[in-house]
Amino acid sequence: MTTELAPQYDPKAVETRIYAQWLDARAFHAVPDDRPPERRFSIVIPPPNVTGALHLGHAINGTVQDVLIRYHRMKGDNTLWMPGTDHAGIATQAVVEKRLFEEEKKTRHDLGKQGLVQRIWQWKDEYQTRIISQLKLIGSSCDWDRTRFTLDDQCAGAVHEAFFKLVKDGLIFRGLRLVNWDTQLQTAVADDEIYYETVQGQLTSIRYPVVERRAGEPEFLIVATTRPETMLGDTAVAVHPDDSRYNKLIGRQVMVPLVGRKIPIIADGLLVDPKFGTGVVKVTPAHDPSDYATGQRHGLQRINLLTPDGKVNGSGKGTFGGKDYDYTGLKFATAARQKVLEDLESLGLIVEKKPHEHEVGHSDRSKTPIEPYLSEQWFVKMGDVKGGITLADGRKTSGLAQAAIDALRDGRVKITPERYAKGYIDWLSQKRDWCISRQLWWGHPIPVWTVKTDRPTGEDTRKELDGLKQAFLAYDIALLAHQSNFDSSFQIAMAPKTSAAQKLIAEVFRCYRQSQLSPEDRSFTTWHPDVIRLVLALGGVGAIPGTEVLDTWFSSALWPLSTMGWPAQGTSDQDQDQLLPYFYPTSVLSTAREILSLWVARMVMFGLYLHGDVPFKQVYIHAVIQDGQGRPMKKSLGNGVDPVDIVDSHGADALRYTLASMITDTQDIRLPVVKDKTTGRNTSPRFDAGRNFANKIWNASRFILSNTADVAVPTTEEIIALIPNVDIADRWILARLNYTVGLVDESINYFRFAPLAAALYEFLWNDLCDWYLEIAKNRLRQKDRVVQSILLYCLDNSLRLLHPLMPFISEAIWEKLPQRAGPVITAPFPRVIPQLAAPQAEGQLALVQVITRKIRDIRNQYNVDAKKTLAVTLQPATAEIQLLLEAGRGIVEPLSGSVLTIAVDAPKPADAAVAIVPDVRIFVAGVIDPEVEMQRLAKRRAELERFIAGNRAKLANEAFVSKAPAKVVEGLKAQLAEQESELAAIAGGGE
RNA sequence: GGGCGAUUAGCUCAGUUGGUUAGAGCGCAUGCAUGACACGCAUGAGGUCACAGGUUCGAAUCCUGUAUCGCCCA
Repeated sequence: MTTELAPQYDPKAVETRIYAQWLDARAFHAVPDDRPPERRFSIVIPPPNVTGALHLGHAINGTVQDVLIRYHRMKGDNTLWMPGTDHAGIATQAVVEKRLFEEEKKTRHDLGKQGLVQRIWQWKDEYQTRIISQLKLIGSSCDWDRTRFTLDDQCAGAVHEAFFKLVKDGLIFRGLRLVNWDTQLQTAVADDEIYYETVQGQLTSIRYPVVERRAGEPEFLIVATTRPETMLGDTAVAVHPDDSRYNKLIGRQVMVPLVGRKIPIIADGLLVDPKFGTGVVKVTPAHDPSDYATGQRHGLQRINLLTPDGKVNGSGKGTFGGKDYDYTGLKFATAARQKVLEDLESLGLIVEKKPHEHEVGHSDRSKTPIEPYLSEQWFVKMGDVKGGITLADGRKTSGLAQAAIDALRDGRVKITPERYAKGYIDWLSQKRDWCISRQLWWGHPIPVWTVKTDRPTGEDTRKELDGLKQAFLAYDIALLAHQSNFDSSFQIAMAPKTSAAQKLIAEVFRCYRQSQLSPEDRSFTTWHPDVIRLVLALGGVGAIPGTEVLDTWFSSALWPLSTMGWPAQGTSDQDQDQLLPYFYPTSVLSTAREILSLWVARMVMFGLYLHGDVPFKQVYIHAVIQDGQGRPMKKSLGNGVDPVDIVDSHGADALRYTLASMITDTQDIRLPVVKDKTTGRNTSPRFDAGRNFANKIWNASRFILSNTADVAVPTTEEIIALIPNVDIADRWILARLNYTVGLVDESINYFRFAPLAAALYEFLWNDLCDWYLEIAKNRLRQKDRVVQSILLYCLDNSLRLLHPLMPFISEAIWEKLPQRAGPVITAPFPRVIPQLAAPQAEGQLALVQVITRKIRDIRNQYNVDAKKTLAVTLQPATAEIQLLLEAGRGIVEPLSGSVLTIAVDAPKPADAAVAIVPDVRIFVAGVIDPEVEMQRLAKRRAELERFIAGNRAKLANEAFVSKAPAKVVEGLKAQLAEQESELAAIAGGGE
């Protein structure tokens, strides 16, 4: 008996080699073939941000997706896992800028656009490589040949196409809106990129003189504010319409101190809470969201005070009380605030200053306070539009958001767990327009050029524009022109009419995107001649490329389409061109809940609008990992666990198994985090469970393989043929295996990953190792062919069952199996075999197990030496039971270290310890210690008396007996009878 | 402020449509170098199922309320 396997599983010795083998075999690569749609399975990965390395959340999602992918691959489906990464616009630019400053004390302006963008590409290359290698380390079986990046040329093509179509359908517009402005990065940021911090501020009460005051009227209205500097932009003060203190003043005016502007006193019941403060509120529509809304309601003037870098612009000055005040150039929320307060103070206009705690929004990227900022931005119209819109499949719908709501409502998209559907619907139902422009350097340039006209718009410019459109037909480009609402200019988008034109436009934007040259400097030397021609033509008519980029989520929303090659239509023989019709819609999207609206909803929307079908049929929302105290894992808390460290210390399979075992239906997973004493890295003792399980699998396999040399792995047919010749243990383990196959199928199909891990564990550890291997040992010494065959059959099937969750160890052991045909990664997944079910054998073995345990218990209670063989008498209640016990003799004797005497009328040995199970009395001779035995029995007796009393009470209850189902009542009666008989036996000392 | 979730053994969690004595892993206790494994084996101890009401013959499970913690959206 030679064994090639080491006594401990060493993941490091196999993982790299096995992953390389899978790659060599091209086992992850999916190619469209003639399998029907129901035999195809595809997933697009939620592209990790190239901002940084992967964390445990990614490892969870990677495990979930890989389990699904490997399972379906083994099931025989044509299976594609599409990998890739996200350029993560603002986040990536911010980390690169931060590092630039930390390491070189330089800002982006020192490098210029071209220089910075080059740095970011370097960063991207570095992190994309790292992210992909991390995904490989945890075993992800992605189709790496198809790896995409949201900023690569193929994705850019999808972005342009989508943008053109939206413009053409009137679903993109430019608007002046209040946006969240990051004054350091100088860009608009999305709501989700803001976090709130409680700041100790000050509530200042300021006097505003009433204009043309009449007798009996107050000289001043007093307003309270935490942001006194914004008063420079006040365009009204508001009071509650029902507030008797002020409602006579409605329609009159106050003067804003310092700037000397006369502004109206308006009535607004929404903005003003008469009980808060003085009941008078200053209104600054350009600098506060609720003031902005008030301004909309009352048609107020909006005065922007801010420069993009957070200073006061030229509007921040005026004359008051014959004196000039000028705040231009001061930092808005700091220096200007200070100066405003000083000036008010010297004018005696401050009534009160008191400390005030309030929430201030900060940019998640630059960590600086957010300013509401009135600016022109691009938007996608989410709401209903007049006449509705037409989706790509020809269906009509009222608007983009509505299309995505309908898809969920009518079940084309399902969300698991279902409770998350509400959040998706609620968010979409707001139908808030989506701000898609960002004033960044890293991202997809907004594919729009601006043509300025010197004249007021009118017939002349109309003609000019028509000329322009004519000129571009020569390039097979249609121009979509929109007249600006804000100045004398047109915004034009170029819609390619042919694929050559499409390539040409894509190339233009590629040059901008990669900043091989900045568009400003106009040195085209390295550009393709066609590109130069087009850019010159645009320049010839005075068209200027925009400098803004698109919100990252715009390209993310296209991910299932762009990765599959959209807008290609599957018309060519090219492999890439065939993907979309073959694998779209994808089967499952697995992701975290916080991007359900920002990402998932938008993908559905674009999928329907641009391609006429949902991007995925099923959305699985996985739980979020937290530390042992229920806090999210955060860099700043230092409580994160690096999955690579766990692969290093415990192995990838241990990581995957442990994570899966924690994925229950709840929304959070707690993982106690500790510092590893030797490495100093964060880890968790929980991962030991996975490592121990892997080791158990390894050793069980080692044992089986070393005892089955020269035996072939039987087929299922051979095993079924063997059934008439097997004993109860054989029958039992086959039934357990078969049952486990069903559980595994069900668990994976319903995204129940903890039950999946538990099913594998229970079969392999509890059933196979603890019982069947121990039972088999004697028979193996006699080279029993039946037991050898069954062991190999169990091993073969176990490895297949394990593979989706624990791919490395299953493949490593599979290699050692005789007569295997190819690797386990492509082996067929086990199926439930009705002939293997054996409920009777399961019941029989349960009795054998409980008797074994009772004898072991007595052994332990009496401290019997392990080597001592005990004489045990079993007294079955019936002759049938006696036969059954005889069949189990070969199991009970070796496993309990006993020699059995089995007979219905066997006498009770003298001085025997007693145990009673249903239908069998057990006497263990020669160990009795009256004292200990008394205690054992007294304890059991007390228990029994309690149970019996409870059950008798229930059965005596007329209502229970008449209303409860007969099955329950019968069950209870049987149980009571057993309990009473056991009690009687104990009372009688087992006689 | 709105929505969602959690609260079960010392810790981390299961517990399918209400039904016989609420389970697992880790930890703990006792014993064990046993021809796969000490990353192991055997056995055991440990629970008023957050709290208060209600529905029901019967509640960890359903309903109402309270408390604590967390997440998402404003």
